[in-house]
Amino acid sequence: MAETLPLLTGSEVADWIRERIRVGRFVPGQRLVEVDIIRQTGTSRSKVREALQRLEGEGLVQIEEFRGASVKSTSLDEVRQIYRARVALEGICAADFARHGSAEQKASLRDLQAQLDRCVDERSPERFGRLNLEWHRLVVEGSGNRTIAELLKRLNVPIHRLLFESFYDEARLRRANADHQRMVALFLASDAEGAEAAMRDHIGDGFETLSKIESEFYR
Amino acid sequence: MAETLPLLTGSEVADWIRERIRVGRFVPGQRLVEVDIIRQTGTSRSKVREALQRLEGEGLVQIEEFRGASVKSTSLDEVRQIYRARVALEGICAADFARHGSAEQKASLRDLQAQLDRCVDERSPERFGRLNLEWHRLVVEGSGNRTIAELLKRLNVPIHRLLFESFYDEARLRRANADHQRMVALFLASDAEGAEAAMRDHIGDGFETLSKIESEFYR
DNA sequence: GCTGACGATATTGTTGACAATATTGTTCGA
DNA sequence: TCGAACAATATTGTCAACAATATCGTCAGC
Repeated sequence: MAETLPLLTGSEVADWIRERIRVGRFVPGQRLVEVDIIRQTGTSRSKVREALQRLEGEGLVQIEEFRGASVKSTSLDEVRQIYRARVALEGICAADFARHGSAEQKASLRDLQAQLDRCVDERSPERFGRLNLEWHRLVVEGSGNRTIAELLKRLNVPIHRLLFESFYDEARLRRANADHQRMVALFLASDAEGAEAAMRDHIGDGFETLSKIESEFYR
Repeated sequence: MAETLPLLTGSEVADWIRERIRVGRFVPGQRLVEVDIIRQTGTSRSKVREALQRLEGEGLVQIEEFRGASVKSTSLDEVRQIYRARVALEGICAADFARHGSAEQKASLRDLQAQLDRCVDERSPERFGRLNLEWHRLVVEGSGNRTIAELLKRLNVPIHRLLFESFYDEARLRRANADHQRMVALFLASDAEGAEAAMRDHIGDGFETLSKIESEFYR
């Protein structure tokens, strides 16, 4: 259980905390006491404080004077806003990927799609969720826009667990996979407008599904 | 000249530095020496360090070990990426504003447009630039998406000065104002698709103009 | 004059102690 | 039993001293 790795820089501590928030080990509202993090990471207090300030700058935690840092909780309305931003940003990335993506990038997306297709038959939503993240990451990377890639990485942290939950609904999983298949074809055909429209529908549909899920996630 | 206001919290120091970067008082590449900022703000060193770490989290400055913080410079390609993100995000905001914006918000945008029209006749590009910022801010605010508003606020900091430069070209200024007029009409008519398309063209055109400007801005 | 080594200075990184505040626990009276 | 005042503890905020590193200037040797 002793996972006290000797972490070094403050930004690595921030990575450590961010990852634990992402996977749900630190839940919204939970207080992040400096001493606890020092014990678990083995770093010094200044590093931990530096990390927490960074994370507040990213909007992941909130810091109240003399009360310290806590994981910022995400309301349903904020999730909606995040999805609206995703619709816009990933839509543009889809168009740019269709236009300027290299043949190699499009080929590896097609290969990944084949793996996703197998997940559907094998009914493994957990694995589908992981590959789904990778699928979207490939499109964004293929668009060649690292600025947008960074924005999306941050936007996705608070909704990371939600992204998996929706795929336990098999109908949603099959619908998402059909979207992916159609988009891969559009990318290969370099149909930018079609790809963008399909991506926007796809992500919009994702939020529709999520907003119907009963979840203790929202505060 | 002694503007050494007694600033208090670390995040206020971050605001102070960010504003100076935004208006070009701190230029890209410039080193931000802790002692200098202490002298100019009157705060302590820990506050300054906290502020710099926050700003690195926002991507505005870069910190190298034992070499300190410096204002991150922005390449032309990064500007292109920022504009691509703006096209996506402000486009969505335009659509949402047209759909869900209140009558009051649309009316105040119309009033602001009247002021912009006067700027065109009076040939005051500086004032046009300021009102232009306000115009775009109103649309984003009217969309009701604070998450996107935050993203855009950060995206705009590195290109703040550029936003003014393009309006010294009168043809561009007149074209931009015509775009604004057309969009105001579309907002008032609640034409979401039209407003989004117009906003995307408008911002895309803005980048086209910028990329032609000879500028010492890029590194 | 040029180059590399060396030392002086400037700047940043780290640590620990102390102050300020919040949180929790306890006691006492009604 | 309940609640208010107070004390004890825990936690965070601040600061200053010290260590580590980079930068700059100097000088010897060629």
